[in-house]
Amino acid sequence: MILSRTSQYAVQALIYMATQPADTPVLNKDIAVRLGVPAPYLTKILQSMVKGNLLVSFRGRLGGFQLREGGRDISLMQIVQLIEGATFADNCLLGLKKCSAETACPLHFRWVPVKEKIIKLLEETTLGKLADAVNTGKYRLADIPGSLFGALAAA
Amino acid sequence: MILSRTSQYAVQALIYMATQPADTPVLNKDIAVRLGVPAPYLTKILQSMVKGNLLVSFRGRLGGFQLREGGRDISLMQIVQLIEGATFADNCLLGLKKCSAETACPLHFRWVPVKEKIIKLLEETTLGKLADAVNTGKYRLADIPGSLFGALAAA
DNA sequence: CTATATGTGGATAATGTTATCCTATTTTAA
DNA sequence: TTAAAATAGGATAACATTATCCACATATAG
Repeated sequence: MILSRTSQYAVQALIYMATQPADTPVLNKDIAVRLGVPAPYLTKILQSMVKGNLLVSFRGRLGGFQLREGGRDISLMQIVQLIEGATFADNCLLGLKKCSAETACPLHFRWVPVKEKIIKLLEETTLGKLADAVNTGKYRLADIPGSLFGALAAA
Repeated sequence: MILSRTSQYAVQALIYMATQPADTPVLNKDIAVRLGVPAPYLTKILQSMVKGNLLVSFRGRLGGFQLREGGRDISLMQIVQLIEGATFADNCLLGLKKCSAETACPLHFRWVPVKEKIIKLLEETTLGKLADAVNTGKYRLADIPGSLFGALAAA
């Protein structure tokens, strides 16, 4: 598995938020229900994304979470690095702490070009692109059957 | 991280075994020392690979573990699937249980070609190729400094 | 001002992964 | 026959990740 469950939840949640009207906060509770993710756990994740400046939050009635200004341009890489750490991109397949062109594991030179593809994908894929895809109604964000095909699935 | 720690240990151990003479069993203890891996844990891993027919084991004095016949042709994919399960190759980036061309997550069609590269790498890379690489002395199998450059590092 | 609805933050629990330990059982050498 | 060296297998512990709960602060509507 490439991404931790936490990262998966984070990405799902942010894509979902990007499909919603940008001017009103989205409720943690709503996201949790739509994605079938445990609400209290999602809370923690969203809060860490507030600290990482990917989201802004509002307390009290009519509160909730919003993508930061220009949120559609947030890349998956930014989300994943926020959660898994900045070293996410330089992992060795065999788990060596030091693995570079100088001191390489025997897989290093085979792995590097593949890893670059992964990184490119994560860097080039933004919330905006994914939200647009979801809004076509052709994709689903969660295993919840029937729900979440398109942003207006609940309408 | 792509591979679990357990898979990483397994791959390291089997590569190491492939660098050793094929006609004498290798000791769990020796592998553990060479790789800096906890010996009792490695035992469990090697035993599961015996059950999966990647290794054969011999008890008692002069016992140990050996690659099965034709062990040099074992691919990383075989090792990883044995440990992480056969569904390893069809994971969804977002973690959806069902994610295919028919019911796809919004990342699916971006992810598939990248995933294919990963699978190709794991399938095409065999213990023989990796052992040969290690035997050139240019690569290391573990973080242990100085040791394990080449199969004869301890000589 | 009060009730309600929200996020905040800390503590705690449940689960899964990784690691250890102990007691067999098997095999060989002497 | 015995001692030593190895794997086998079950039980348990340590640790990290995932998940839950509760008391609190904040904001809005009425």
